[in-house]
Amino acid sequence: MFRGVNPINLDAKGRMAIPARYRDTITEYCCGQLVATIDTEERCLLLYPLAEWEEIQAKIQALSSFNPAVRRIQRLLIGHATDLDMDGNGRLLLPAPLREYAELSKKIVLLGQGNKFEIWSEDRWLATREEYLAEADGGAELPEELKNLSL
Amino acid sequence: MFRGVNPINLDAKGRMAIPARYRDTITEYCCGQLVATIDTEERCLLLYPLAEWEEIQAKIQALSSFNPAVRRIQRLLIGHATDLDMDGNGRLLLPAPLREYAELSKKIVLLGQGNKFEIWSEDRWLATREEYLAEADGGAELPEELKNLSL
DNA sequence: CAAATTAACCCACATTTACCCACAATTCCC
DNA sequence: GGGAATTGTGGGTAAATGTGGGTTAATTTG
Repeated sequence: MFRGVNPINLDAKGRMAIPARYRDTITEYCCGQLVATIDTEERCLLLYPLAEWEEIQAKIQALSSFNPAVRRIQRLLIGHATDLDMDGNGRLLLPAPLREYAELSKKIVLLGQGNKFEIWSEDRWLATREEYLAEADGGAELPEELKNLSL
Repeated sequence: MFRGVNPINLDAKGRMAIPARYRDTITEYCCGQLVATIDTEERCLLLYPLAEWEEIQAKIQALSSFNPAVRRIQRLLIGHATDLDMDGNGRLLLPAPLREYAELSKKIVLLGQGNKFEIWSEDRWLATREEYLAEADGGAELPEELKNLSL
């Protein structure tokens, strides 16, 4: 599915052009209908094809709303989820509240992550990446499957 | 599969010519479709035939994204993985973000590594090789399998 | 209800990329 | 050593992409 880094500029209206290489896939898979929400761990956005999102939302909703942690996730994820669709030029208008959450100004980065994308401000992405690179792959906290993965 | 060291020059557009001896193999095995990503330990790139990469991506994606170590690997590896295909002259255009990561300017080295290639800047490769050679083969930290390996 | 602001849609231009062709250099073979 | 074929290199051009803005429709606010 989706992968790769894409440096993108937001225009004055807060629109981002989806790189052309993803457009056909997005059009076929979900008729250009996407859902954006926030990442609860990092100050970045998540961008799902509509069908993918609906599966995830169904799973989240199925959880017990008496558990505070569940309630938190429900409010954050479902509460911020916004339907978006590509305009005739293959662009998305990112709503102001989401842009503010992720501190997106002009230079942003679109990161392919398999079934979804992540949207970062360029500065924040580069800083986070440096942190990740500085962390050694200390095998201690890695799951068993990952320790045995041969690249 | 792939082996050997190949000094290559990038041209002004950031393209690298795949040495002719690999071209037929690459064409047959994956129709010239390759995937480049970063190495998380060293400032170099990894270059996989498409099919090889997809197996790896599937394994990484299957892991829980609530584990921070997993999330880190997903962002670094899948996030940087970029589809490339050979042009009519057997060349690959390496995207700017990947070239910057590995500090590739003109002189680079393509290293055959079995199921994949590694791409290094020449300077960095020579320096790293010197470090490797300087390290004594103190057998202490070698895994059992390696101690019993007969060359 | 009117006015103003925001969002959606469309068109046009500038830039970049991908593709192609031609030449230079090297290697291989005779 | 000379010639031919293959490989490496460079760049030009057409097409596709990114970018900006203008106009109309819709929604909100006073």
